Order: sequence, then structure tokens, then C-alpha cells
Amino acid sequence: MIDLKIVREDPERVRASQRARGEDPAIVDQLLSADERRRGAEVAFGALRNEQRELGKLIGPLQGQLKRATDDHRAGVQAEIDALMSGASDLSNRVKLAESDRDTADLETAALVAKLSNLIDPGAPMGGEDDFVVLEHVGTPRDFAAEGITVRDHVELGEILGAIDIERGAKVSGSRFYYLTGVGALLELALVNHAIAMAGLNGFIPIIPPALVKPAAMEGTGFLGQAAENVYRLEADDMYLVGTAEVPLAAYHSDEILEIDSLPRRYVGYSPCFRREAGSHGKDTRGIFRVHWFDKVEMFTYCAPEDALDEHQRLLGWERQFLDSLEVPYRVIDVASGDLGSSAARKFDIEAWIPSQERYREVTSTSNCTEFQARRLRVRLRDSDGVRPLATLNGTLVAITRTIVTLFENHQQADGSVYVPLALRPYLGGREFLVPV
RNA sequence: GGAGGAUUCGCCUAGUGGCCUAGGGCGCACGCUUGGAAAGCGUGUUGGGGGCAACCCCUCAGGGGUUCAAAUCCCCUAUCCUCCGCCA
Repeated sequence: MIDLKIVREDPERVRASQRARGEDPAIVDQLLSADERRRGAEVAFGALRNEQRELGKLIGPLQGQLKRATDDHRAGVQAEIDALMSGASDLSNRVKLAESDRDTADLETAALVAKLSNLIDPGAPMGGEDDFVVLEHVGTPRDFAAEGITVRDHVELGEILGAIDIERGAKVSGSRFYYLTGVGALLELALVNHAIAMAGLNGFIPIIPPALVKPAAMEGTGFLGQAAENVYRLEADDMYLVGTAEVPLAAYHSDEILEIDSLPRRYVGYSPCFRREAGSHGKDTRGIFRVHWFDKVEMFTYCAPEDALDEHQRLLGWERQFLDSLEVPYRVIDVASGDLGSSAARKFDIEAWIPSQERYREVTSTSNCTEFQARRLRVRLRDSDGVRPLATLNGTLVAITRTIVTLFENHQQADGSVYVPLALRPYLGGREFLVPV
């Protein structure tokens, strides 16, 4: 959630952000009026409750006296108590009413503030999905025609190599499921080991988190808003399957206060990711580019808000370092305001070249969520000035399926074998090529 | 799945309806003391909301209830521990 103080002091900034996202700016004004009611109700309740407590302070000691009093004083003390008690019941009722008003106003305000998406970073390009800005191209797509190679897509290569079994994935689990077999399975383990080793060198603490979480974790990370239809929910247990390790990693420190000296804290999580892909019927139906489940290695940082911009660049840098090590061509884009998730203030995607599609497609993504998730999850930092929210950021190191697509297609040879980038060889028994089975 | 027990300010703990609307110890911070340190002494030390301010309210795992008044009594839930059963 965003800071209510900002809504109060600079509502136009919040409205502008909502508009840039293509979301409702009117929530801001509903929120302002709810907040005013909330503060009024708070004052009214506080005053009544204070009155009640003062009364209690008078009655308490008298009750003590009554217990110790001799018979001739008892009647007098009792009379004093009765006098104080005479209005107490009525006061108690008024306290309860005021409390319930306050609670109602609190809930209204909280519900409205929860509807607001994060304030977008002024640096983000304005516009919709297609209004991204290309920041950089790295590497050059191979000219397969010049090499005399007819491009095979990853499905075909996966079959030739005995690496991907889509038919049986569909038989057992339905559409958008697959088995990784043989070198496919080995390749996942290699990618994961490579990614986590690299992250370890960069100061990340490896974590294998739970992939099934309670509603609070899902809500806190902002996935139950616009993205709710893409989340798997287990009705019988009121639990959710995570769509990314970002969820359990963000909730890891929920309700905690982290000392400023311990920041930044960098975690690298390896988890399965589950996505319903509602609303993407007919999109990327071939192969394993868009699936209901895949495994992913994700970076996650907790840092001071003032360090978030720099950290975002570092995360992007580490993503690039990883892509570089795979020796594939890619470009970096600055995602436009209308295409940001509700938690992100700014987002950079790395899109790798996919030869069979002859275009760049998203393989990793890094978001600066500023204080948005931290406020929802009550993760704060303590420095010499006290306690305040911190910033959270996340970035993909490797999303297995899309990375396999990228590797297979870019590194394919005329005979259907696939070149193994140098960085992965130590994790694949020194193989230079994956060869047809 | 069944039966017990636990949950209080970072840690330990006092507290069984009103002089506890939360006390003490440890730790930590600052000060005094000292040539310096330790010890000792003193002061401070949960978080949140509201108010121009003085200051007020909430917060004893969470939620309901009883009461003029709840850490304390009742109900529900969560988590942890022990034992039994079941499974790997």
C-alpha cells in the first residue's frame, strides 16, 4: 500500500499515477473522505475511552478500600462507589458505539488504500504495453540462412534431444504442462546451480521457500488485485500456490523490523511457479514458452528506500550478467506505466531473441516495489531516527522454461544438436553439445 | 486424527477482575564515576493511530463474548511443544 500521508498531502500525484496506469483516480477522493471520517472517529473514541479510564481509576482504589474497610466505614465507601457507577453503564455503551464507528471507518479506509497501486516512478515511460522503451541491445541474432540452417523451434529440438515431453505433459496434467527428461532435466539442474552459484558470489543468501502460502502473503505482495485471476487457490485449505518465489521471499520478513546495519539483505530463491494463465487463451500455445508451472530462480532485496534506485540497477546488472553467460542475444526494455504490476514503481524486462519467432521475448524481469509491499507486509527498518518502511525489489535470475527455449533455439546446430555455453559446462559434465538421442 | 501444555516490551520473567490501565532481570543506549576500562550508580529502552500543542487512544498470539472495569473469566482460531495413532 502507499503512504496515506502522501494521499493527504499530494493527492494529485496519486491521481496522476493511477491515470498513468490506466486505473481509477477517483479512489483517491473516496479515500480522502474516508480518512477524514476515520480521524474524526478516532478522536471521538479516544475522548470517550479516556473518560471511561479516568472513572476506572477512581473506582479501583475505592474497591480496595471497601475490602479493607471496617464495618462502620463500609457503607460510606459503598455509597461513593455507587455514585460513580451510576453513569458508568451509559458511558460504556457510548464507548462501544464510538469504537464500532472507529472500526468501521478504519476498515473503509484500509479497503480503499488497498485498492491503490504503487506510485509509478517518474522515470518510467508513459503509455500501454507497446510503449516500452528499448534501453539497449546486446549481441546479434545469428543469421541461420547464411549458415544454411533451417531453424527448428524448441519443441522440435526438445524432441530430437529427448529433453522435453509435451505430449505426456498434456496426458497427465493437461495443456501447458510438460516433462523435462534426460538432458532437459539435467539442464534445469545446471541452470539452477549456475544461477545460485553466481548469486552467491554476488552476496545473495540461497533460500528454498514454501510454494504454498497463506492469503496474507499473497495479498501482501499485491497478487490478489488485478492479477488475482492468474493465481491458483486451494479452496479446501484457503492456501495459494505461488506464481513466483517473490511471494514467500517478500513475506519472509513480514511483521519484522530489520536493523539498518543488516541491510541490504539479498536472497536468492528457487521455487516452482504456478500460473493459471487466465486470459491468455490461444497465446503461445505451442511448446513450453507459456506454461502453468515452471521452476525459477529469483533474486529478492530488502533495502533502505533511498538505496532502491541503485539496487534496481544492480539487479538488472546481475540479470544481464547471467544472460551474458548464456551467450544469447537480448535487449533490455523499460516497461511502460500501463504495463507495470500493481506493486512495481518501475520495471525492466530482458527479452531474449527467439529465432523461431524472429522477435525478442521476455525471459527475465526486475521490479522496484519501493515501500509498497513492505507497508502491506509490515516489514520495516530501524535506524538512529526510529522505525520506517523499507524498500523491496525483485528480479529473475533464471526462469527455466523460457531459458531452455532461448538456449535451444539460439544455440541449435544443423543436425539438431545444441551448443552448450561455457558457463554451463561445469554443471553438465563438461558437455560441449547436447546431442540427438 | 486424538489428548495435554504453552504464547506478556529484543531475550528471560512477575502477574488468577480494580493500589498492574503491566513490575523486575538481562541486553542495549546515554550520563555520572575513572588515567583508561570493569564494577557501581542514575536515566532511557514495544510498536501503531490521532492531535498545532499539552497530550490522548490502541497494542499482553489473533478474533469474539461477559463486566462499570479483562493480561486475568468464557468461546473460537493460529502457531509452537509433549504424548498417542497414522504415513513416509
